[in-house]
Amino acid sequence: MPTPRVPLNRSRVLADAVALADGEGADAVSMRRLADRLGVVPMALYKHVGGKDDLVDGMVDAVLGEVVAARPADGDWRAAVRATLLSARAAVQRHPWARRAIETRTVRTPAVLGHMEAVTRLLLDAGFTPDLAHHAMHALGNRIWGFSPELFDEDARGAPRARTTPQPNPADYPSIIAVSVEARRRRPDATGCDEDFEFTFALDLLLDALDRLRSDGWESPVSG
Amino acid sequence: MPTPRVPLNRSRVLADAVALADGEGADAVSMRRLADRLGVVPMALYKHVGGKDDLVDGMVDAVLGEVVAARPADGDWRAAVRATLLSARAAVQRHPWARRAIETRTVRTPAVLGHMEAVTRLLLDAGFTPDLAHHAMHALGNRIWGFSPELFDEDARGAPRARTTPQPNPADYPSIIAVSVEARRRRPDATGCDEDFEFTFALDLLLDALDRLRSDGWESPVSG
DNA sequence: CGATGGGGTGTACAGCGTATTCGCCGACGC
DNA sequence: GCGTCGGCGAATACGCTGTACACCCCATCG
Repeated sequence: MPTPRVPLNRSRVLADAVALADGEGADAVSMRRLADRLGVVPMALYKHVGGKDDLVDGMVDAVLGEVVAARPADGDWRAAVRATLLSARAAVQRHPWARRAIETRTVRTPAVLGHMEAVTRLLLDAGFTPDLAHHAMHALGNRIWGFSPELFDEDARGAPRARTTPQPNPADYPSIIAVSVEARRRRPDATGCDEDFEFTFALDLLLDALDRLRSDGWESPVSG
Repeated sequence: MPTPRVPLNRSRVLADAVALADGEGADAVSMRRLADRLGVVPMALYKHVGGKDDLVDGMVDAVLGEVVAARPADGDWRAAVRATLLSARAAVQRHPWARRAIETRTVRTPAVLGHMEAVTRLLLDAGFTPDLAHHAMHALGNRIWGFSPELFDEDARGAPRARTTPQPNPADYPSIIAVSVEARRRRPDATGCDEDFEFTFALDLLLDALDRLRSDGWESPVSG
């Protein structure tokens, strides 16, 4: 008697997809390769996920499911939001493909909504009006998901790309050069920006500014 | 004598690709369909662009090339930065596919660098240290490119998607509900968030906070 | 005149997501 | 015990993608 036929299920498919992406990158996650990994024919996956998009939705859901929402202590809402977003950041950093995957998603799955709910709740409990809480969520932007956009490509990662675009001439960008010279002076050994610092820098800047609005009783201008 | 053979060139290819994306969406831009549009065989394009990635790089470059950088007036750096980023926003809004395209790019082409240079320059000229200017660029995040992430999908646009993910239960998200109820009360006719308002709200929040750091002579903590 | 080389052509390949059809097999009712 | 039903996996096939490779035409130039 060979293997006694353990049937597939949605969570095994998702777990393997996450493992595959973790190990070989997002591009490696194709229905065919994932099916191979599971010892199954590609079409079998469609009994458990709705399709490629639904699969990626599920993968993102799994990653965001790792986030632990902090509970506010001592009424310090900033610390709680900060800890929650840093937890999201940690989750996304454990799965490097997740950043790009999150950006491409349009539907909101339970874990994603759960995370947004947790952050919103912290704001409301801290005395934010629903109005200000709403704008605060938007202002935090991608930091809600634990990352900020890559402004300068750390090092041209990935295969070198054929280019016909004219190569930029550094002399045309004196201000960028000035900034990067200073950055290198401060961190001579670094290969790129200090993403952790940039993340918390912008986060704290926003949290402070939002706290000021909150305590001032800010509200939206009435339109029209 | 039929058409006297006007040869293709890179800018014609890029212009047609942009027009195709504008008219039929990013998914319509395939090498084959673009070649059809140009009355040419697919492989002919490879004499003018390095490949699909290089093509999209060029398309993004074209969009960001539409941005006009403001010159500071009356020493009001905030107004200048604001106007420049709103110009980027206008360009991206003219080409709805550009938002997603920008997020996927990893290389920095001349127009992209030119835009970053312009913003950086405004900061340096306003008295930002290179250090603070650097962090400011990161803090502004995607707003540099004229957009902020879509937090709530306005309306499930696009074809309905097969889903196996369990449907979320609204009762599990009371804080999100509270926020959206208030948002609807304020703008009863709206179908989604007021992205323009959210953009400028976060932008002004950041510009104000950054100005405070600037005039306080802020600098990075020394690490280690 | 012949050589050169850039630009367009034709063919081909490997990979993708997925619609459709079929067959196995275990569970259940009679 | 036996028929049937339903869920899960297997096979096959379609249309699409990006692009490597070889070829050929034709304008240009020495």
